[in-house]
Amino acid sequence: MATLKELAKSLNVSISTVSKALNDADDIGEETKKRVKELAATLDYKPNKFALGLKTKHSKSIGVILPDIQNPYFAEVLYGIEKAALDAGFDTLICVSNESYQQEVKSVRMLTENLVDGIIISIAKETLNLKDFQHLEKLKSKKIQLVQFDRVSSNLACDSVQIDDQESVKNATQQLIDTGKKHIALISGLGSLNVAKNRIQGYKSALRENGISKHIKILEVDHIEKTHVQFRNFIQQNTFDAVISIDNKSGIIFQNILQHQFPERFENVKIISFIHEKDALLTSPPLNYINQRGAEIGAISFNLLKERILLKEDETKNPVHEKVIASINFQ
Amino acid sequence: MATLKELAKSLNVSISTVSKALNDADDIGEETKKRVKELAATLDYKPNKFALGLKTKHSKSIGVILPDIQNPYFAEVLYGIEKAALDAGFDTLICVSNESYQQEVKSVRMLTENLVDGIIISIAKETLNLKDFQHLEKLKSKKIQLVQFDRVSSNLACDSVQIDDQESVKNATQQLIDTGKKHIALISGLGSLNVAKNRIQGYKSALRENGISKHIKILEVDHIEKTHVQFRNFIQQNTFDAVISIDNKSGIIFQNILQHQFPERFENVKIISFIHEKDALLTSPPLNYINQRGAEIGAISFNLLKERILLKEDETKNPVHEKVIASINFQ
DNA sequence: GTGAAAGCGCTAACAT
DNA sequence: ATGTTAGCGCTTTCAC
Repeated sequence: MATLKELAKSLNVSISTVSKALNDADDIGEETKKRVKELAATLDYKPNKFALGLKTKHSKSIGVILPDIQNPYFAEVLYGIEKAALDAGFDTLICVSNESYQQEVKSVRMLTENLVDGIIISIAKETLNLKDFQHLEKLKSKKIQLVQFDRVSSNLACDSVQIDDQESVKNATQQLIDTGKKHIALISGLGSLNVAKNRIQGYKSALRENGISKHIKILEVDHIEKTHVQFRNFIQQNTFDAVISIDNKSGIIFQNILQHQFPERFENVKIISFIHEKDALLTSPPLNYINQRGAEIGAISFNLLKERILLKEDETKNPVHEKVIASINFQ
Repeated sequence: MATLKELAKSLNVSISTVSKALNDADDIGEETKKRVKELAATLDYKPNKFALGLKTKHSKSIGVILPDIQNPYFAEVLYGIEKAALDAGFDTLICVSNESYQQEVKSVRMLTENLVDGIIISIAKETLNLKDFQHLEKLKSKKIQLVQFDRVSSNLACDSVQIDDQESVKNATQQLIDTGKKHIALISGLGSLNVAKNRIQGYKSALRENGISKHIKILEVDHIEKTHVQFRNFIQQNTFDAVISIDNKSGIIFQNILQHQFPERFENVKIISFIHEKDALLTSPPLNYINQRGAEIGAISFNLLKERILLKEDETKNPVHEKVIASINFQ
């Protein structure tokens, strides 16, 4: 790897001249700049990240902490973040908490030791339950910027990006009602996450606004693995003409069971599910799905983070809370 | 962040004493070591990565390039790598090539600029088609170690880890035959990947060894999105009592179509699929699946890489090719 | 057993 | 317009 020293030697100038020329300092002659840049290009000079970081205290890198990389939604957000980061010249370090508090704490420490300029996080379920955010609060004193997305704690004074879950599900429900559906059931495998609360809220308020709140029917499944029996019982014991699944699995399973075990009822039931576009094709016919716009959320998150990182020491800015409304794709 | 300088000042010793004490150099007194380590612990001293890297030329980090993070298999391999790496004190930089050659080249450059000690890669489809591996060959001259897994090019002289696809599918097929199945069809959405060739080879040789090679029946689907019609036609036009899906989607779709549109035939057909454990539960009844042991493959890959990284300048070692045989989980 | 000093590659304040 | 110098935090050789 070429260094400034080597470039300087080849060109018979000093190291600082080379450095300044490459950084377009305006006290260097045009001619010199040109010569330096040309040589740098041919030798494929790249500044040494370690030297740069040591000097500037900035790594030009960010960390991302995801609860679950196997969830296609998070994978898509990650994609959005990485793309935006790469365009802006930032590297991305990725950590997976696997929904574990301990793992999340470790990830934060690892990223801190790597001197990332900022962190984008979607908080682990366990952390949200424990309500212990010290590891994240400490970041402020270390001047590491923080942006939350999706799973957000309001205890943290930082920018956040979220689907407007309530509004999105309200919209979806309204669209079902508009097509004549009246008995709309909701199924959730999300437990007590805020996400779940908001989505359920949206469902309820749509029914309420249409004067059919007596039809509210909610099925909570705990272990997605033991769902099959629960669903069969639910189908036997209830009437419904539409179903909204607010997690990323139950809709698929529900459709399969209904379709296979209750084919006569399947035809009249419209199912909408919070799944990824790609997974919508795992069933036949494909599921209607709620587009969670992961890539956009990722891009927005990164841009908020970048703004904070580039903010001067003395500037301030109040926390921003972005809300994105999901759209429904009827197949 | 505490530095050696600060520790030295507090303890009234020199910086080099502190450094040596923390590194357990044997020319430092036990008493001094103890004092230094204690203070370091209470101040939560962590060596500055930039300074360390600048000095030692080692980043204690590795890069991972995956073709597709949304594929649960790759996500699982990643999990195995990260865990092993973390245990060994290495950081992991993750890149996604999205099956694109250009993106892969960019990822390699990014990782190189970050001075990773080694790279673990599963090569993008496009790169394999183009057969252009220059970006990977260059790594050797930069002393960046390389390990390939899963999608492997034999043109590259480096360690590799793979499922023994042929043997695994041969095993699976044999197990179907052992339960009395004779008309076993194979469906593939993998195109011309080597993986596909080997898996098909295993299928064929099992049938051949059992003297039923006349029953070889292979369906190739190109765009997984347009599969539904192809499958219906195939089911109508062929007889079979078992199906092996060698990719991670078609088995699910196939079972759904067979089950829903041809219920009378479904009962007699055994389906085995190359899917992830978690996805096996997306159908009801759950699919039989071939356990690809992603986490193990990840761990093995990292350990091979680590050995290379820790190899002294003058030591050499011939490339190792690890083969892992998949197991079949009948539900 | 401990310390002083050089140097990794870079930037930036300060000469010239 | 260009060069000199100090220093970021660390390791390591050499001297005491």
